[in-house]
Amino acid sequence: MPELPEVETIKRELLPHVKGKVITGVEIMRPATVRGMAPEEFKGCLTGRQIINVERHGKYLVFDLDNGEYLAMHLKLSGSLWVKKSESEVPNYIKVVITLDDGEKIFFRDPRGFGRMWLVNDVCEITDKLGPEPLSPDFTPEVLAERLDSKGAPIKSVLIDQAVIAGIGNMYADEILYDAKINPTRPASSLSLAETERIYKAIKRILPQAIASKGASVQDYFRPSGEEGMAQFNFKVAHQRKATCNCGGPIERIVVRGRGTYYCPNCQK
DNA sequence: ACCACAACCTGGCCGC
DNA sequence: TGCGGCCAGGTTGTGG
Repeated sequence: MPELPEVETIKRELLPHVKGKVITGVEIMRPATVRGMAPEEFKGCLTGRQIINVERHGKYLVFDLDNGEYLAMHLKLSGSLWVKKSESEVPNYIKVVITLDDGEKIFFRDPRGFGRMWLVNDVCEITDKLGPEPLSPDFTPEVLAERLDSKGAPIKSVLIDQAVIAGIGNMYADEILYDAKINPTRPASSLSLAETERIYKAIKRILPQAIASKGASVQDYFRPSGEEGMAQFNFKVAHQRKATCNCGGPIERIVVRGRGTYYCPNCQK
């Protein structure tokens, strides 16, 4: 499912196809995917707009339009964006199609139907809800320590709180905590400075490594080309049902604040 | 301010 | 083998 590395990969691979292109048509197969306005109004607002840039904010994908507005998307659990010339090249479950002036089409594919897109006047409407970008130079061990210090909730659920840090979801939180050798149930505020620094280093290692592997194709994530990512082959615990850790002990699955959580009880005491 | 939980959705898994 | 039931997952909204 798309988290920061997957959305970042989509952004990078989509950009050369859409930058500077003009939207010539919008088809909406599933009206509920478009939020905030009626489908016809949404089509009217987008048609004729030039795409200036594509940004990622946390797990949100944002298209900068030439009239100063933004087309925002959230892929949620199963969304992906495919760039093809025609529908026949794309699997089913297409909810929205955006046609560009060079004949290419952006297909919003979303089997589960949780994904959303909407227009915003100011990108702050999205970024105001989000904590710092973990791959930004501004994100330092001190920033992380300060943001964890006041949270009594389990570190696992704090790491996936988008208001604390933007972009980390269920599977990368498990990988980060395994890398840092921290038990996912530990209260965030109970972590020592050394432990927080281990988490910091794990974030700065795991996320770029996953981006380098073009994201993790578990469930319904695909790249805009339709290809799969490879990051899941580096996973040590996430989604590793009935697997064995390098230490020889079993990877276990527990539920933390309602989220399935994989970890090694031996390595993450 | 904090936490818990339902709702959204459907493919895939589990148990019978 | 086939069928029904139910779970996962990010975010929002509601209620305690």
